[in-house]
Amino acid sequence: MNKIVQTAITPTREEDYPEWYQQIVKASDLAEKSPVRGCMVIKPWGYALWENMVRVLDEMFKATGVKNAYFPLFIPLSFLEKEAEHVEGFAKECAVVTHHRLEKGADGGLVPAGKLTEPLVVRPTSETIIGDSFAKWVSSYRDLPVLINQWANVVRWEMRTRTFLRTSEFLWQEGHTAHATAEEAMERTRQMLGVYATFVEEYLAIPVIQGEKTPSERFPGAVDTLCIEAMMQDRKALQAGTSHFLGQNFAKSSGIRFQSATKQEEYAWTTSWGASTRLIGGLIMTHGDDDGLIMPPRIASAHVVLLPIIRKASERQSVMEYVGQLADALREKVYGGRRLVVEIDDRDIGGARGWEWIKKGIPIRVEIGPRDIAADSVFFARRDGAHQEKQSLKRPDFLEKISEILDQIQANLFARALRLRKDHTVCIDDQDEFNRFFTPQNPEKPEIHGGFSLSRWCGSAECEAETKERLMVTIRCIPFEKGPNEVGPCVCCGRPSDRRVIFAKAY
RNA sequence: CGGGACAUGGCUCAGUCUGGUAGAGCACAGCGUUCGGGACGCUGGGGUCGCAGGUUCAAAUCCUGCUGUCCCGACCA
Repeated sequence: MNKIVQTAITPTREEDYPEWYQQIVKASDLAEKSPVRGCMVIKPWGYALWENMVRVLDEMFKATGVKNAYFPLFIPLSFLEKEAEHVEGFAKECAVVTHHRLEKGADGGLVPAGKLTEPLVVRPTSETIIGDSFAKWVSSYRDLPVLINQWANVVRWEMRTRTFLRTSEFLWQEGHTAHATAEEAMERTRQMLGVYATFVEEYLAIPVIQGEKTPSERFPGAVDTLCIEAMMQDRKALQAGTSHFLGQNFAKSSGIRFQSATKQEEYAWTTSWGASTRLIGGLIMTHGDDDGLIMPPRIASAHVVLLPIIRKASERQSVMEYVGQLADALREKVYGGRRLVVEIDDRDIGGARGWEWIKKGIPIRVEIGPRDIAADSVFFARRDGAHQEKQSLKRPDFLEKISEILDQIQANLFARALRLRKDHTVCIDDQDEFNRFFTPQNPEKPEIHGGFSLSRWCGSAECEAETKERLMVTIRCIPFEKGPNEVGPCVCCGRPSDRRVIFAKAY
């Protein structure tokens, strides 16, 4: 009977990280598999998290002058064909609509009928169709800049999917802007990357490194791609947001032209930038532990769960009344720009009830029983602490300190994640050491190993490709923040270089 | 798209080798006892064994094909 379970999630991160990820998604009630290949059902607990992300990001975008709009899900094939690199980049993963009607087939089933004259591509991204609109909207430099964002779903027919990290359909926002000068467009590209970095660090409590992609890792059709990279607990890198300077590539293919102040006809300079439901995957892999998810308070689906302890039926009414009043008082409080979200769970399912909320990652669990009511105090546990660590506060003190406690959790999660990244970020100059760093002890079932290596790179695509081929390690970014600039050998070919880049295995 | 593993109730799995009418634990529903860290008893509901063929008196079990899932690659947010 004494089944001793040490962790709520099996296996642990250490035992089998990919499997732990699958299990935590299930146990935390964020999402589940759908009948559709590669697509997920985002459940209310997960969607609330997304809604919070949307709300905060949307405000941040608007604060920079961006306005929302919506463009079609379907993109004419001919649009996609306009930009050569773009086609090449996305052609392999496009879902294509070819018919517009279903008819009864011979075997009683439905078969597509009514072939379209031009196939429609389900948007993998919207540069081309938004470019078409921009071309109509822009005729003079006075029309610029155009600053647009859309919240949408996109489809990329992936070969291998992982819930939240890579699904065939996902939710995201894509910002698209057009400017009169390259400088202004480049500035916007950087600005939006900064928005992502601020959002991910301050709300998701995920430390990121801002940098520039190498040419081989650029968005198809971009002149320059900027990104934020985060380290997950298995020490692999996750790209958490990207911002692209598209030069005049899409302006030329879509015909976004304007007359300048000096009466010259010029092509506009465009940018695009996006962040997706993948951020939820990043949040899970940054903060989750072997007991389940841990949600940073500022983005959490809910902040507090109240768990009434009812020993006798006769106590029920008084306990529930007290709990209801505490909930009301908490809901008056504003934290991180929104009112506290409080759940009350009075199900009679024993200790399993508390564990469910641990797995769901709610920041604070409160137990309210007759003893607490008698003392007018609140007995609570923080999700960022050990599950048996609980403290008691007088109710007025709890109400007064709740924001402070949530802030502590938020700060603690960020500090922990930053610590992990620091502990596994190294400067490697020697090639043998580099190889050892990225080679698992057990190649059959690789253990958690490696991390971020700040190593010199000569700048050649060959060295990049060779490293990827040999070790499955790629250059995640060329960080904006320059390290020590002394010249030394490229970690791959030995040619001199003063540029350190982040090498890592990636999602 | 290559290489491997797997597919039996909501979940985890047994049963497959050796063919003979579908099982367990957990979860779920009802009742009672419980409740401050993964409760217990009784009762009950729920599965055309991934799909399609084939062999056979008889298929979860043997054979063929397909589909899906997971892991490892290639590709990508």
